[in-house]
Order: sequence, then C-alpha cells, then structure tokens
Amino acid sequence: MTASSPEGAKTSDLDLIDGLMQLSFIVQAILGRLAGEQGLSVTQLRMLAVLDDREIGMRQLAGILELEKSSVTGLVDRAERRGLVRRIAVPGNRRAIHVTVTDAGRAVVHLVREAVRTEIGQLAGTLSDSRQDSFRRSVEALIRHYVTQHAIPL
Amino acid sequence: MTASSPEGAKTSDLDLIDGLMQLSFIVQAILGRLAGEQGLSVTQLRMLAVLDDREIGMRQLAGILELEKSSVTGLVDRAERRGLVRRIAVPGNRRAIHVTVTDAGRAVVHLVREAVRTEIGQLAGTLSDSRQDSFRRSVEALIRHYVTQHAIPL
DNA sequence: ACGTACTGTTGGTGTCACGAACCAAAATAG
DNA sequence: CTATTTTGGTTCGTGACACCAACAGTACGT
Repeated sequence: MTASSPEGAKTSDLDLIDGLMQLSFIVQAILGRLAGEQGLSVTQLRMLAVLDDREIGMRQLAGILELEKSSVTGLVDRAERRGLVRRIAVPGNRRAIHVTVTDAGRAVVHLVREAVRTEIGQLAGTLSDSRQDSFRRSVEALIRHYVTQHAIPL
Repeated sequence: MTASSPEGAKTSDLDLIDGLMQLSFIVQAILGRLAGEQGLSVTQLRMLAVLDDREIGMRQLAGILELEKSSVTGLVDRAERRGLVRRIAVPGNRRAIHVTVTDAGRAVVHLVREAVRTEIGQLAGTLSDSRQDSFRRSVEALIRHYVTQHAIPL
C-alpha cells in the first residue's frame, strides 16, 4: 500500500488499484471535511442523505447503511437530539417506527451536498470533457458491477 | 446525495460526482471488510501501510495520516500492544522516537494488501484493457491535481 | 392461545479522534 | 552560557461510532 493516504501520495508509480484506494481516501477526506464544517460526521451525512429520499424504519436503515441495528439506534438518537431527524410512529404497527429528516436536517444535508458537488466538481473539471465522460462511464460500470455482484438489499 | 452507500446505489442516473462518492464508499467498504478479517481497522491498515515503506516519528506519522498527534499515540499504543509495531529510540535525540513495523505487522499488512489487490483488481478487470488504462490515467490525474492543490506535507 | 419471528432499544466493550494540559529535550536568543 | 521558546510525545477527559448479547413488546402462523 504505497497509496494509503492523500498525503502519502507519491504522485508517481501508481497502478489502478493503488490509485483507486488513494482516490477513495481523498474523496472521503473531502466528504469528512465538508460534513465536519456543518458539525456532521460522514456517517450522519450518509444517513441524512438516505433519508432525504425515503422514509423508512430502523431495520431498513441499518440494512442500507450496512450497520447493526443498535448502531443505528445511537445514530438516530444523536441526530434526533440535534433536531435533524425525527422518529414517527407507523399507524397500524405499534412496534415499527419511521425515521424522517426534519427541515433543519434537509437544509444541512443540501448545504453539504452543494459544497461537495462544487469541490469534487472542481477536481473533476480538470479533466477534458471527453475524458470526463469516459471516466464517468467507467465509474458507473464499476459501481454497477459491484452492486450486482454483491446481492444488495433494496 | 442519492449516492451515499453501496447498497443505496440506484445503479442508474449517476453523474460523475455521485459516482465518485459511491465508488469511494465501495472501496472503503472493501478495505474495511478485508482489513477487518485480519482484525485491523482501516486506520490501522493505513498506518501499517505507511510504515511499511518508511520509519518515522510520531509527528510525521500524524502528518501523513492527517491526525492529531494524540490520536496517533493511541493508534500506535494499540498496534504495539498487538505486536504489529514497535517504538524505537532515536540515537542522538532523546525525546524523539521512531515507529517501525514488526515482522508480524508486515505479514498482516501484506496479507491484506494481496486480498485488496485481487478483489479490487477483479472489479477493475471488468473494464476493457484500453478503458482500464484510460481510467487509470484519469484517476492518476485527479490524485495529482488534488495533492498539488493541497500543499501536502512529505 | 401459544410459540415464534420481528422491530427496536439497552447496556457493555473497544476503537477512534479530538483538544487542552503537560513533560522533557532541544533549539534559539540575548 | 543561561533564559526563553519551540518541538516531540504523552496523558486525560470527552464524544462519536460500531459491535454484540440480551431484552421488551408487537405481530403473526397455526
């Protein structure tokens, strides 16, 4: 692992795999920093992002985030304490609950989302348009391949 | 952030930025899983990988990992307790120390490294050779751009 | 109605990361 | 050559995060 951190980056002699690893660390670092600026962890961001779309129960949320249910309980607890998220009762099922983003939560998530888009977009903007598109298609292919291969829930 | 987790992946409608985010989560997930199989966290893996090359002090290590020195103290503590790493005195400087990987540590790191290479390699192998090379060059360009833009230590 | 399966929570443990305070050695100033 | 400042590392306290095992209550099949 010559390529394990953004700074450890030797900017030379990188094969695809090392490159992918480095790149993942870079993206995560950016995400972490921008989320952090809004007082969010990457996990919290991820959760809010998931909930931005849908409104689901703890169980499903855990599934999507690939976390243990108990972990999600804590995650939601903290987010709820900050008023980013709410637990709402599911009518007709007294044991299940649904988690929803509050307006505040939505605001924060969109704020971070924008910041991420500009920052990563800026980075990607250094590639020529054709290169960019080719790159995008490759990324898409990798993701598609991964998700299909990994029999993923929801 | 439609694209926040490997499973949240909609496999469609992904632009470059969402794709990059998703991909970073996928890579991190793979790293986390494979490292975890050897009882390592991603951070530990990263540290060991860094030390595999060089032999440096706590300060530098913190710099490379982008962590606070105090965090690194704990990190090294735990790794040392597991016999993966050692603190050695620096001759001629009685306050500085150097951290080195033990044989055991090296063994583990290489083991994980191999696993990662095969797994990610397998993923990347689904791209045609020419696409793969183009992709690699783009990744390289992004990394290079990032590191230069971010005035990175060492 | 009984037992089983499911949803979510609790409690305990360990890792990770931070900041502030601190120590001791080293470098620098005067 | 002392006095001050800087530097390398550690300690301590705090909080987030994630896991596991155990639990409570609800839903459901038969």
